[in-house]
Amino acid sequence: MTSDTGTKAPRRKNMRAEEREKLIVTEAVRFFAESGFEGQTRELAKRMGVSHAVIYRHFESKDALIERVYDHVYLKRWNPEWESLVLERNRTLRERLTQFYVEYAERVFDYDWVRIFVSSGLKSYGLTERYLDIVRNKIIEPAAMELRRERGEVNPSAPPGSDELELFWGLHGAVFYIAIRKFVYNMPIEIDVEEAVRATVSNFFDGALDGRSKR
Amino acid sequence: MTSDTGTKAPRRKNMRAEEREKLIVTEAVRFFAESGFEGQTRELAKRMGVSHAVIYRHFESKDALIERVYDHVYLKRWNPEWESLVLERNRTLRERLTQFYVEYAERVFDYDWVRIFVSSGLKSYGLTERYLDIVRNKIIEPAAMELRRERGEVNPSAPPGSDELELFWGLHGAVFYIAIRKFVYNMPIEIDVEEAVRATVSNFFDGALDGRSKR
DNA sequence: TAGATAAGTTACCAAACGGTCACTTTTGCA
DNA sequence: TGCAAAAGTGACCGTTTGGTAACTTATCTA
Repeated sequence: MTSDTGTKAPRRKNMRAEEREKLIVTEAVRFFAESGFEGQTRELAKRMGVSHAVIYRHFESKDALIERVYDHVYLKRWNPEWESLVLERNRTLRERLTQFYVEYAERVFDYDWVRIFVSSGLKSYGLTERYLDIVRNKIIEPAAMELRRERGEVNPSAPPGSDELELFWGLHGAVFYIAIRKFVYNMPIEIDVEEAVRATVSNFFDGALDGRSKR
Repeated sequence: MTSDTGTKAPRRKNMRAEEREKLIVTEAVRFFAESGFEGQTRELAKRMGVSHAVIYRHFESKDALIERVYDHVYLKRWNPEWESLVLERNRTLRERLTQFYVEYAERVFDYDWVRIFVSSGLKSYGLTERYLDIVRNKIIEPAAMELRRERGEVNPSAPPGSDELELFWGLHGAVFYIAIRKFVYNMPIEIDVEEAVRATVSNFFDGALDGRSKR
């Protein structure tokens, strides 16, 4: 009826390949997050109101689609600036890590990401391993070295020991567990997520016995 | 061919119902831990060297079997003594929680338990929720109250605030994440698990800035 | 040792599943 | 406006899957 002069009128019945692919991936992310990778393509297609053959027009196989889902979920959410953030020596390590984990949580703590991450961990396509390699190389190890420095320990560039790494994996775990509780275990998290993250980092540095560790 | 009029041949060919059921459950625990609950009953049966119809002679349905797997994995591993352990006021809270988490890890941190726990969390049959209710009621909340006491805070029996609970969920997460890394993410954990648990609890109380937080 | 009963097997079913293909409809463009 | 290419459809295929039933074999007991 109205002119389709550049307005957003959904005039078209058929989508263009590119657009459809994007829509499929977007929809698949949510779908696989909910039902795991065993979820059927027919179900997924039904959600988009098309027949499941459409999926196979745009993707070679279900596995190929899953591959794309991985891409979309993981890779796009890593902020390279974090890598230098950890090394900003004009601020305390505590400040840096607080900022990192607050931002990290903001980007990564959502239903789709967390569930797909854990799901694929169980399936072990080797993807979580690769992701956690990044976390170790770019965050955990640098943080361990920075802590050593901040503590004023006389130490050359010897690589961090496994106990030093473990310390920061502990922090990482404590923070990430917030997300697991919320999105995997489905526990109601009363407290605001950012506040919880801040408190966790804070306690990591102060210790629980240090009087009030939060606000 | 020649008769294997077995001198050494396995005498009994048929198992008795009770024994077989146990064997199926045991085998199913490992099997579902590996392949998730979508794993096929035929595969499972093949592992035991029987046809898959055997499973359905002993269990009404696959779901019924899964139910039994839950029982076997979860419920049998909670040690009621832990509940009083947290309250032993003749020892520091730190000592109590160290002992608790060391013992907890010993019982619970194995391939089958951790993977089935996480798997069923994703599927949300409501089982993980029930389990974590126990953890909260018997460990997290009491610990929060004990800490309040230990800090010498003047406080009646007012229920712990969500920030106080969050603190101990953080500890719990840090500890449990060790298991997740090992059994879900498949990361090589170089450090001894018990040592890692001790270090985590230790750091929880001391804070990272407190010089050496580990031995 | 006979025969009842329990344990196990083979063959089968119906639904679900990933994937394909011939066909129809929509859409861009000469 | 006509038509070829692109997008979408429905019917179909072969395999997998949970589950069943009729049969065979092992085991217990009178």
